[in-house]
Amino acid sequence: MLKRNIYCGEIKESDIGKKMVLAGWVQSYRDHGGVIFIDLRDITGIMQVVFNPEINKVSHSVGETLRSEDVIAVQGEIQKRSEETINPKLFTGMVELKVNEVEVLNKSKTPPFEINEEASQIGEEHRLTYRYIDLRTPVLKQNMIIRHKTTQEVRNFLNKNRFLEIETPIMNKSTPEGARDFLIPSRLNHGKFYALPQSPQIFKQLLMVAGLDRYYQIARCFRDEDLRKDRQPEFTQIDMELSFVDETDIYVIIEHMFKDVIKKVYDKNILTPFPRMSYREVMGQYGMDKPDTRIDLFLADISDLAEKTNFQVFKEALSKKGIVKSLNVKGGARFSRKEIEDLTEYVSIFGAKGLAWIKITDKGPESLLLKYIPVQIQDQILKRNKCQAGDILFFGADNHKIVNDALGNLRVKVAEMLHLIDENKLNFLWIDNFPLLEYNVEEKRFIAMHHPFTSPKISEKEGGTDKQIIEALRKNPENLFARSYDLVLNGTELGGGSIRIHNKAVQETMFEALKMDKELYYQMFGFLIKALEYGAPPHGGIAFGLDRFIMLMLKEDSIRDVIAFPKTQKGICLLSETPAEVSNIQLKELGIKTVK
RNA sequence: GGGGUCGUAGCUCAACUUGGUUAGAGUACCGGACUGUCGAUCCGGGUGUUGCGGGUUCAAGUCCCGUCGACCCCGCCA
Repeated sequence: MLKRNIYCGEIKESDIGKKMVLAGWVQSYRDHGGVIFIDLRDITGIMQVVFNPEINKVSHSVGETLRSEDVIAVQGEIQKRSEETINPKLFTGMVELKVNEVEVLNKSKTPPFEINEEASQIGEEHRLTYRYIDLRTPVLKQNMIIRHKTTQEVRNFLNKNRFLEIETPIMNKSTPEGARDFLIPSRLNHGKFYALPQSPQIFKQLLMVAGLDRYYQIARCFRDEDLRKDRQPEFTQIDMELSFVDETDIYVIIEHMFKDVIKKVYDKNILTPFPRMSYREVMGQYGMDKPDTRIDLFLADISDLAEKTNFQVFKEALSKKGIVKSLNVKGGARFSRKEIEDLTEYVSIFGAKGLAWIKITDKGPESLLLKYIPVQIQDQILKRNKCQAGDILFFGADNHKIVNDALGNLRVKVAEMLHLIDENKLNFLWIDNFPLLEYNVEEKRFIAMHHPFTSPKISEKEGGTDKQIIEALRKNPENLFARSYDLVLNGTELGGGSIRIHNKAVQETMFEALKMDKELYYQMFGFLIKALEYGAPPHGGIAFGLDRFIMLMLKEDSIRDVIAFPKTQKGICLLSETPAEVSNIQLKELGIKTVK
């Protein structure tokens, strides 16, 4: 076999005159009857190779048979192209390889789609079925290379900052909190199951108790929940945990990490420190806890003013302890009736029963609502929303969740419609001061908003002593805040973490505040609680969705485009046809019976 | 679990609204010509279970019902 000694994309002018061997795939062929041109592709790029019957008749006749995606090796002299045949579109366009010898390493069937820049327009179902071909396309190939560089630079940064990369078990036990687990039946213990980790949470805390000081892992995580374009059943987190730190220490190191990685891999400069906002602030201004701060549109609470109107929708919402909020869309007065109708339908997804509006024109406000609102109240509403001619003011009146969901998502929707988003911006944002607990309607109890190992604090400003925290956990846990934080990038939640509980009594009281039986939480987490008794240092950590980060940096729409072998919305790998049935023998060994 | 979009040649799409005779185009592919192309060109060729099943009709790619699959969203998930 001809042995490759150079890559297509790495041939330099200094190689002219040398005999070289290239190997790769036939990207395209141009047969002129006499001379034949082949664009040869490998991981690095494309190189034109020329078959000329005057150089080697046998090779030329082989060249005539070559088709797309055949795998060949060619030996010949690198030659400078004549002035008029230089191709400026090709990185190697000033040279070509004059084929002396060719070896067909493997013929290819006609590929199911063409491998070029337009391949991303092909149906995804088809591309996933032939993923190994899809990955040959320039975009996907580049995404894989960038992903590699990203993880390497993350590792470089963390290694330099005294983090140890440590692997934690993939086979764990299932716990009730959080997402649904993927389960693995145990052959040696019939009726018992391992669970795949949703995150390495408890083990990384135990590594801190072990005194390993700083841990990280590029960790695969598994969640058996319904999929979205930014959610796969298995995904990768940059997971870390640090001892003897508070929130600020975490913020600083993470800001440095992103600054460093983004500079080195994506050659962009970002500003640090990242802005910080409290949960209360973002919910107020943006209606969601992952706001896209590239959009300069804001919600306002006008409940106090709505009270003074005669608009029944407002009055009714307020009488049911709801809220009335408004969203001023700059330049939105040009929305047509149809567009407003579509937006009304859009907010109905989130439970909104309607979408009231006031257009601000050169002649003043226009709306069917105006007759219900006294003029001085109108003025105050417009003033509070900083309305100007050309704007449109939308209203939401319902319970807090519906209003925030509707207007928060509407804000993003209209920003897209009006092209208000600067795609070149990278807007990071820390969110802190989350409530510790949130009420779960189905279970009729409070559950941890982040997770039950998160340190509580007694107010937004004040941490409180262990004693105060325990007291508050017993008396009014719903009023506590969490020492947790999320990092948002351009409206996508990149990751989150918290300062953990390292005191046994606090941890126990926390479980009790979640209305868990002592027997139950010891059965689930006893090993962690026990570890807290043996000199657990103060510690905290954070984890980031690696797939999401790369997706955002590459401006891809879906994390599927940055994962080599992703699954469909139904969790199926179309390439390998996973999941699949197993034999009765396997089931029997595992002590499992299936029902249809 | 629910709402929506889509499914026609290897691929991208048209024909669908208003049912009508032989389902078209580009590209890919196949055959031929051609010694400097690089989206090669020129000549010739349609390669199809209109996702699948059923129904309405003289007649269905088109209308109806069901089903399967992909995608987007709600719920779910941090």
